[in-house]
Amino acid sequence: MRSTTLTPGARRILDVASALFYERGIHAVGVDTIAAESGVTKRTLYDRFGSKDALVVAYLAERDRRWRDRVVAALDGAPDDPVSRVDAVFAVLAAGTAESSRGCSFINAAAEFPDPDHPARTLVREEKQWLRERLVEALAGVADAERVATTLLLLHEGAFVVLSAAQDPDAVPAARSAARAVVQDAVGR
Amino acid sequence: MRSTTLTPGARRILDVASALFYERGIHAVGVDTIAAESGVTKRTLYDRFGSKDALVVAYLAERDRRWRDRVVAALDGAPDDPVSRVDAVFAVLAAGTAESSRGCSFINAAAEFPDPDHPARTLVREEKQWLRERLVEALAGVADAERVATTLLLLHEGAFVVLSAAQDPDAVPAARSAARAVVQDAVGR
DNA sequence: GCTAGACTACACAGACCTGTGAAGGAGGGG
DNA sequence: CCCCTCCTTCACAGGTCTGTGTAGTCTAGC
Repeated sequence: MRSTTLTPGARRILDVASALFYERGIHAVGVDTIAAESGVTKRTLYDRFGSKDALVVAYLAERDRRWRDRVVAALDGAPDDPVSRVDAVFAVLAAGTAESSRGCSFINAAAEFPDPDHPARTLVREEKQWLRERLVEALAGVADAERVATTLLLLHEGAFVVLSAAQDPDAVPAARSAARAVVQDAVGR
Repeated sequence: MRSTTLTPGARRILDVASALFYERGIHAVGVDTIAAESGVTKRTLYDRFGSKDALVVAYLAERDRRWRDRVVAALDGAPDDPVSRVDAVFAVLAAGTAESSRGCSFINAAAEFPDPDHPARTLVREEKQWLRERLVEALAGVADAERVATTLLLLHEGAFVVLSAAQDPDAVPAARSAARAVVQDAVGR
């Protein structure tokens, strides 16, 4: 399911599906709509992806990969101290949420798929777990890094929700500065 | 739409709809299923509630009312200091999430309804805003109460998400103790 | 030239969706 | 007794859902 192996039609399908799933919700978008908007027949869609479920997984997997790339790039470019490194993660959050107010595609997907064993849910778990591991790494040398990382993850995910569900535009900046305070406190102890 | 004005059939419909909407997601549950499970015909459902959308709003409104009642009761029973009062709010979160791992019905509903002007979304906004106001009140006398309340709301909502989407059973206890630390820090300054 | 892959067109299946129309039964209050 | 509310039964409209079957076209590479 690497992007380089996607045929041109499949590429268009995935692009269109990604936009529609994210903007309108997964259950709210039918395969007919996706096919039509991609300028492709339903037959092609099923030939490329096999099922709507598999298309949903491809959608989440791609968003996952792109978000991880952004986080990795931000961490690579950040000064090598815990405060800066954690702030880099929250800078990605700020940049990412500036593009849309629909929140986190993984959180939204989890809300739509109650079954914890659904492949989409596995992806969601892994994404959040991966982010938490990056936070623990960013806190290298800080006392109680595991506990602090959990607090930071709570602030990070809370920001997504308070922004998209509660529609508070201050959510992300507030989370970012709260995170900074938490790390500074943990470092200075 | 007060519960005392609901006819017996309507009461059953709303109970069944609440359980199904919460467990399976709103779009995933059809009115046929709700009517059948309530031992009622679709005709009755539409006579009582008018539309599925209105039933969804009734579902959220009732959950909202019940959650608020629990928070108010917990705050009433808590010692009159910021740490205890804030902890009471998080105790309700702990008790509420112990009952199910499907997370927050309002967050989930927001994920399913992209239109911010949908009546369900208005309810969601009001619920989170109300909770934030209770937190500000609980922080009476604390310096920078508004900012601290936002941080606490982020931890509160983050706990819902990290529990339900990331399925981390430690999310709520971690949020509760982080909240306690935040308040203690703000008080002791 | 031949073949394989990508894609089109389009009908169809079978289920499910929200919502309505018509007709009537049961029971209580005026 | 009559009316009102609540609720029932059942058919139906009009649409959407995921997914498949059949048949055929175009293009690139061997």
